[in-house]
Amino acid sequence: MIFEGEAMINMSSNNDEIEETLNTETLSMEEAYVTRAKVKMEEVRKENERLKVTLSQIMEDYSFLKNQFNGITDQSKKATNLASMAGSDEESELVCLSLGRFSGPREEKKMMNKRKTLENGNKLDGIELGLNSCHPDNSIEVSRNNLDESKEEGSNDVRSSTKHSRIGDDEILQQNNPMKKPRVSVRAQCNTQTMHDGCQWRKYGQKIAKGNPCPRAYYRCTVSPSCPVRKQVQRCIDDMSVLITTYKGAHNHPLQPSAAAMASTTSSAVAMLSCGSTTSTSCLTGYNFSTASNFPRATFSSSQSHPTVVLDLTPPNHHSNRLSSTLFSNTRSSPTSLNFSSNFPTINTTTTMAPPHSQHPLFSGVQKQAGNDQNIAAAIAHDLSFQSALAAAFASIVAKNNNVNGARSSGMNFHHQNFAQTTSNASVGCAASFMSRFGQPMNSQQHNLTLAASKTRAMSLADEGEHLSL
DNA sequence: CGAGTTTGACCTGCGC
DNA sequence: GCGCAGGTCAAACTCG
Repeated sequence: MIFEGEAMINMSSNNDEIEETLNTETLSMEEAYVTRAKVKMEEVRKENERLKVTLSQIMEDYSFLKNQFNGITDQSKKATNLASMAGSDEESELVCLSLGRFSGPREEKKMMNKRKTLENGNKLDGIELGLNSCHPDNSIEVSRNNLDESKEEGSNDVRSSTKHSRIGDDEILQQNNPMKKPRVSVRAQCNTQTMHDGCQWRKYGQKIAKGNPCPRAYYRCTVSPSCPVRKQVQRCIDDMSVLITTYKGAHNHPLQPSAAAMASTTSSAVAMLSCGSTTSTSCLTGYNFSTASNFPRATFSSSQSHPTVVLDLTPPNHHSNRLSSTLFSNTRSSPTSLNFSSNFPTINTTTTMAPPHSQHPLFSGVQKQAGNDQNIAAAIAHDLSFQSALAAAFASIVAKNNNVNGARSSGMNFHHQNFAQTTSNASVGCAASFMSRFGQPMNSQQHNLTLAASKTRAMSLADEGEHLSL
C-alpha cells in the first residue's frame, strides 16, 4: 500500500529519473550529432586532401606538359629557321608531323617535293611526322577535316550549313586547304563479301586497284539518300580472309544501335586522327605502345593526303608487316606513323624518338590503376573480344574528350591528357567488363563504354557466326 | 517491277 | 600536257 506522500515522493523521483533520462538522451543525441559531424569533417578533410593531391598532380602534369610543349615549340621554331636560312642540307633535320596538312596547295606541293627529294637521298628515315610548323596557327587545324568534309559534300546542305555555322571564320582557311577527308580502315577477318556493320549499303562501283588483284568495291550508305558516307571493301592481298573496310565521312541521320557502334568507332577514330594531325602529333611519336602483338592496333597514316586511321581487329597472329604492304601500297609517305598497341592492361611505354613518358605521372597512374592483377591482365590480353573492345573504346573516348576539350584545347596539353586519359579509361573500361564477367560490379560509365565497344566487335564477328552476349 | 549489282565510261587529281 | 590511278556515274543486267 502506498501513501499519498510516498506517492508524491515517488512521482517526483520518477520525474527526476525521466528528466535525467531525457537529459542523458539529449546528451547522447548531441554526442551522436557531434560524432557524426566529426566523421563528416574527417571525410571532408580526407576529400580535401585527396583534392589537394589531385590538384598538385594536375599542376605537375601541367608543368610537365608545358615544358614539353615549350621544348617542341622551340624545336619547331629552330627547324623552321634552319630550313629557311640554311640550304637543303639542313632540311633533313626538319621534322614534319602534319598528316599531309599544309596551309595551301603550293605549300603542300613544295613540301611533297622536299619530302621526295629527301627520300631519294635516303635522308628521311621512314618517319616524317613533322611538326606542322608550316602553319602559323595550329589550333585552327583541329576543325579542318570537318571543314573539308562539308566542303566536299556541298550537296548536303543541312550538314554543310550546320558545320559552317559551327566553325565560322575557319571556312576561309579551309578554302586554302586541299586536305581530303579522313578515313578509317577496319581490318577484320571476314569470310563474307562485306563485313556486317549494321548499316545499309548499296554498291555503286567496283575497280581493280593497283597493287591488289582483289577488286575494290565501293558502297554508299542508303539509310538516307543524302548520307555522304562511303565505304570501300577490299580483301587483303596477303590474307584473303582479312577484309579491309574503309569508311569515309559521317552519317547525317540517326543510326540503329548496331550500326551506331561501328559508326561511333570510325567517326571517333576520325576525330582522334583530327586531333592527332594537328599540333601535337609530335608528342605522340614519343609513345610507342607496340610492345605486344596481342592487341588491336590503331595506326595513323597519311595516304596521298588522305589521313587514315587503321583499326586492326584481326587476331594477334595477323599483326604483321603485311599491313604496310597492302594498305599502304599506294602510300607515298611512310606507313611508319603512330602505332600504339599495348600489353594490356599495363600500359607499357617504350621510346622511339622522343623521351619516354613512362615516368609521366599520368601514366604511372594508369599503370597503378590497371596493372594490379597479372592473371587478369593475361586473360584480357588473350581475349579477342576485349582486344577489339579496347580499339572501339579507345576511339569512343577520344571523341568524347574531343567534344569536351577539343573546342577550347589545343596543342600538347590537350593531347597528352587526352591520350593518357583515353588509354587509361579504355583500359579500365575493358578491365571492368572483364571483371563483370566474374561477378564484379562496375559503374555505369564503364559499363556503357565496354558495351559499346563490345558491340562493335560483335558486329564484325557476326558474319562468322560468332556470338557475343552483350 | 523495283531494288540492287555489274561494268564500262567518265571525271578528277596528281606525278612526271 | 599527258598518262595513270582512284573514284563516281549511269545504263544494262539480275534477282526476288
